[in-house]
Amino acid sequence: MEEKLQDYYSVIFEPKLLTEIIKFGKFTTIKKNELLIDVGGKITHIPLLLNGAIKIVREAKNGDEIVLYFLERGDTCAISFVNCLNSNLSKVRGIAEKDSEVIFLPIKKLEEWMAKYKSWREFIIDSYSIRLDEMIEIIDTLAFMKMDRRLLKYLQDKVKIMRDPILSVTHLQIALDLNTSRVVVSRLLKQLENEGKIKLFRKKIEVLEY
DNA sequence: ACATTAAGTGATT
DNA sequence: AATCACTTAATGT
Repeated sequence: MEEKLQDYYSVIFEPKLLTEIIKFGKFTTIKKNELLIDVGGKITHIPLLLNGAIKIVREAKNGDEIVLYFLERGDTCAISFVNCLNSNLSKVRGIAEKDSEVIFLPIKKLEEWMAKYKSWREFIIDSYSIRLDEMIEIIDTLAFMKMDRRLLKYLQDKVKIMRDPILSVTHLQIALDLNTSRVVVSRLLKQLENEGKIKLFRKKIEVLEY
């Protein structure tokens, strides 16, 4: 755990903070599709991603859900950190998109570190502002982009996250992530294939442009 | 061989 | 873009 932490975070965190993280953080391995945080769940720890990817999903009361964004190595859910300073309930769901390694940090410590470490303050503020930018982008995507462009963006984002141009996803899963119907996804995918942007296989999609 | 799941299609709203 | 009602294709048992 320590080496991995050094690898990604020694540049941004001061040494004293790193030792505290090692001391108080709980290192965990998470398998694909495992649930990290559920809607309404109390948050006592904030994850710091060492590697892998987490899918953040918003769920409506009627069960509709939509993918907001992905967390990658070096990311943390600053939204939930700030969120949990007020209420301790999560407004989103986090699912492992692939096998991931995470350090869980207790919220109490995080608050303490805010006062103690400049690098930690900067880290939280930075990731909060990055997240906010992403949220704006999501609003644009949802409000102004047609399904076909949303779909392409989804695929391209996923390729970046998975670091593999060949995605193992079914049309149905995509439809659920985008909150649309499978039929629509199938048709649009075919359209994208005809445009030469992707190649379709059974349970697999190769993204040619990203 | 049969059942199940993934994907394709036409028609309708 | 969504839904319906199929069809076809691939996979699992």
